[in-house]
Amino acid sequence: MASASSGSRSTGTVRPPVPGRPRDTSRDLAILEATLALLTEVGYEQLSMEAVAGRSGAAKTTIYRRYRDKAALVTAAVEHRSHATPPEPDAGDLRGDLLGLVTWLSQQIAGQEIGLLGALFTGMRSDARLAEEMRRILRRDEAAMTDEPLRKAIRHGEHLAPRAAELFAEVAPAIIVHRIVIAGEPCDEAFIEHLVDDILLPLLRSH
Amino acid sequence: MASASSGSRSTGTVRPPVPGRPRDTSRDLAILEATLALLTEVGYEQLSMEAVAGRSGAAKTTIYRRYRDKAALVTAAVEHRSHATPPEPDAGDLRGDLLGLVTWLSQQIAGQEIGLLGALFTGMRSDARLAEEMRRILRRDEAAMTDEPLRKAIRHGEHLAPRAAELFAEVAPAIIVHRIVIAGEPCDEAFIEHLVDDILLPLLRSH
Amino acid sequence: MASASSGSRSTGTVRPPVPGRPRDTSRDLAILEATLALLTEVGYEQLSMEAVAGRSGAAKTTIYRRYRDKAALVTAAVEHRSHATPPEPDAGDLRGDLLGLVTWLSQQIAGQEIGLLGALFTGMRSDARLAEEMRRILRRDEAAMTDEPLRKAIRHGEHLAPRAAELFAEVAPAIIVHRIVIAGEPCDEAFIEHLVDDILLPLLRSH
Amino acid sequence: MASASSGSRSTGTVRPPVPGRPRDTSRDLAILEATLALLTEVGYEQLSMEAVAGRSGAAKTTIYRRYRDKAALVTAAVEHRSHATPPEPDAGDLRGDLLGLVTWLSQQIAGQEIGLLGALFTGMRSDARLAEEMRRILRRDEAAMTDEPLRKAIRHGEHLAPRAAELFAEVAPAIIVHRIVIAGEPCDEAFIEHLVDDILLPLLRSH
DNA sequence: AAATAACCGAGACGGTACGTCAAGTCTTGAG
DNA sequence: CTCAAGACTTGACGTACCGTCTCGGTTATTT
Repeated sequence: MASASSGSRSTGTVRPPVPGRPRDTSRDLAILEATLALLTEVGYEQLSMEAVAGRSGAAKTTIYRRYRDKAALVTAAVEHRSHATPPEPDAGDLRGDLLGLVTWLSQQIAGQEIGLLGALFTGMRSDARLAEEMRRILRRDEAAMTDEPLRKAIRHGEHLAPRAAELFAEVAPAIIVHRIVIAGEPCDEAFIEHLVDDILLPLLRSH
Repeated sequence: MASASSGSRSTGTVRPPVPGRPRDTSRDLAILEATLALLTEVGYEQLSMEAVAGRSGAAKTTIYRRYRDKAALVTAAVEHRSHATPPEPDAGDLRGDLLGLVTWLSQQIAGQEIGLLGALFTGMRSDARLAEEMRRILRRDEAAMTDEPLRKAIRHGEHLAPRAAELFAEVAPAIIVHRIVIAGEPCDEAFIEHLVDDILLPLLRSH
Repeated sequence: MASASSGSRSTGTVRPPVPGRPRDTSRDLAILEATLALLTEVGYEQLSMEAVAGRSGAAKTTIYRRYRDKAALVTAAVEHRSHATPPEPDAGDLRGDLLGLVTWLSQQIAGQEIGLLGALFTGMRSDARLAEEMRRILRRDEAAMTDEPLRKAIRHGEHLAPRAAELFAEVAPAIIVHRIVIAGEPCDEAFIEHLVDDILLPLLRSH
Repeated sequence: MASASSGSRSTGTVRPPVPGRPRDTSRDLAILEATLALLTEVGYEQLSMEAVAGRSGAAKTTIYRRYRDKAALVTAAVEHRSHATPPEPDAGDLRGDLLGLVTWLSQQIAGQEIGLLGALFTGMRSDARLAEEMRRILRRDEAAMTDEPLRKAIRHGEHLAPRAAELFAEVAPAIIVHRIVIAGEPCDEAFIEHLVDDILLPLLRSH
C-alpha cells in the first residue's frame, strides 16, 4: 500500500533498524487531519493536494512520499478517522433496538461515508487496486456498524429468519446510502420508521 | 435546464425569427454520443471536454454554448441515451418474473447508471440545482424500470403486501447499486437468485 | 525554431488564413521584454519561467506555447533585442577608428552577449539544435559588429594584410570576451589601447 | 576557501589535535572524481548533487560538509584534476614548436576548461568570491599552459616582439575558447595551422 | 575503560521551479 | 448568431533537486 501498513507488528523479535532519518509521525497526523477537514468542507473533487499541504503545514513532497496520489491520501485519511462505536441496544424490544441502530447508522453514513464514495468513483477506473482498498474499508465499516450490533439486538431469542444479521447488513446500509445519494433526501425520523416497520422487521421475521 | 435548447420547439405559433445562423442539430447529436462513448470508456473523472470536442468534431465553444460545464454535459448525455424498455413478464409465476426483471435491471444499472453517479458526486457541492437534475433522471429511470414492470408481474392476483410495487422500487435498485459500487462484485446469477429468494419474495409476501 | 519565424514574410501574395484565434502579439512583446529585464537583473541561472510569467502578466502556458524551454526563451529574447548599430569611423586615421570601434564593441559584449552565453552553456548538452541557434545569433552579431565597420575604417587605402577584416572579426571579440569572462576584468581605456596598439595594429599591418 | 580542508597539511609543526573522528580522505577522492566524471558526461547545468552523491557512494551530508554548494564542489573538482604538463618543444623551428603547443593547448581546453566555464557563469552573479576563485584557476592553468612552454619554444634567439610570451598567453587561449564555445567548431589541423600562420607568427614577429 | 566529539550512510523535511494538463473564456474568419 | 479552431488565464498536477535536519552507528582522541 502507499502508506506502509508495514506489518511485522507482532514478530516479537527486534525489527531491523531502517537506516536514515525516521519519518516524523506528527506530519502523518497533520496531513491526515487536514485531509479529513478539507474533505468535509469542500468535497473530494475540490480537495487539492496543494490545499492539504498548505493547511497541514507539510510540503507537497512530504505528502507524496507517503501517498502516491489524491485517492490514496483520501483512503488513508478515511481509514484513519476515529471509528465510532455503535450504541448498545437498550430499548428492551427488537423494534426499539432497530430504531436506535438505524438512526445511528444513517448518521454515520451521512457524515463519513459520502466523502469516501467520491474517491471510490474517481479511483475506480485508473487504479483497480486502490478501488479495492476503498471498498475494503467501506465493507469493514458497514460490517462493524451492522453485524455485531444486530446480534446483540436479537439476543432475546426472538423467532427470526436464519442469517438475519447478514440480511440486515446487506439491506439496511444499501437503502440508506441510496436514499442519501440518489434520492438526495435526509434520513429523518419518518423514513427510519418506515425502513424499520415496512422493510427490516418484515424481512427479519420472515421464515 | 442546463441546455438552453428546448425553446420554441412546439408552440405551434410563429416563432420569432431569431437572427443569425441557426444551430446545427447534427452537432447536438455528435456531442452527446461522443460523451456517452467516453463516459463508458474512461469514466466520469477521466472524461475531458477536450476529448469530447476532439471525438465529436465540435469545437469546445460549441459544447459550452449548450452546456455550462462537464456535469451538465454528462447529465444531458445520460438523459439523451435511448431508454431501454423492460422485458414483458412471461414466466407464468411471480418468482420467474422477478428473476427476469431483476436480471434486466441489474444490467441496466451496471451499464448506464454508474457513469451518472460520478457526475452526481462532482456536482453535489458546487451546484445543487444540477445535482437535483441528475437525481431526477436517476429516480425517473429507476421508477420506469421497477414500477410498471412489477405491476404486470403481480397481475396474477397473488397475495402480496400492500404497496408491494413501491417496496420493490425502493429495495431492489438500492441493493443492486450497493453491490456494484461498494462491494464491487458483479450481479451474477447466484446473487440474483439470492436477492429474489431471500429478500424480495419474503418482503413482498409479508403482510 | 521554437518560435515560428513563420516565414512567408515576403511572398507578397495573400497568406492562407490560419484558422483559430491568432496569437496576441502584445503577449510576445511582454514576454520577451520581461525575459530581457530579468536576464539583466538576475542572470540566466536565476531566471525562472515562473518569474517571467509573473512579470510579463502572461500565463506559464502562454510562454510554453511559444518557447519549449528556458533556453529557447532566452535565445528568442536576445534575438529580439534592438540591434545597436556600430559607430561611423570618423577619426581620420586607422588607429583612431579602431579605438572607437573596439570601445563600442566591448560595451556591446559586456552588456548583451554575456547573458546569452549562459543559455548557450545550459543548452549545449541537452539540445544541440538550440545551441546551434544561439551560436548563429552570436556569430551574426559579432560579424555585424566587426566586419562591415572595419571595411569602412580601412577605406583610406592603407597597406593592410589581406583578409584584414576577417582577422579582426576573429581576434577582437575573442580577446574581449576572454577578458570579461575569464579574467573578470573590465575593458577600460588602458586595455583597449593595449589591444589596438599591441595586437590589432601589428596584426593587420603584417604582410 | 570553500573547502575547509587544506589546513595543516605540511606545516611540519604540531597540528592542534582536533577531537572527533577525522575525515575519511577516501571520501574526498570519490566525491571529486564522481564530480569530474559527471561534469564531462552531462555538463555543469545537468550535474546534480544528488547524482554526485549517488555515484560517489557518499551521502549528501558528506558532500555539503566539504563544499557549501554546487559551484564550490565543481571548483574543487577542477582544481583537483591532474595537471597535464605541456609537451617539450622539439621541432627545431619556431613554427613547428608552436604547432605542437597549440595542438596540445586546444585539446586541454576542449577537454577540461569547458566544464568550469559553466560553473563560472552560474556563480558569477550569486557569489563573486567563488567566481573569482574559478577565474584564478582558469588563469593559472592558462598561464601554465602558455607562458613557460613558449619561453622554451623561443629559445633559439629568434627575433621576436618584446613580451612575446605574454602576447601568446593573451591571444591563443582566447581564440581557441572562442572557436569552441561561440563557433562550436572543433580545433582541427587546418584551424591550428591558420591560427599559427596567420595570427600568432605575424604577431610574435612584429616589432 | 569510558566519555566525548566529529564523522559517515541514509533518508525525511520544507521549499522552489519545473513542464504538463484540463478547465472555462475569448477572439478570429467564414457561413 | 453559429461554427471550428485555437489562443488565453487559471490552477493543480506529480517530479526533480535544493540545502538542512535527524537518525543509528563508527572511529578517533581525551579523560
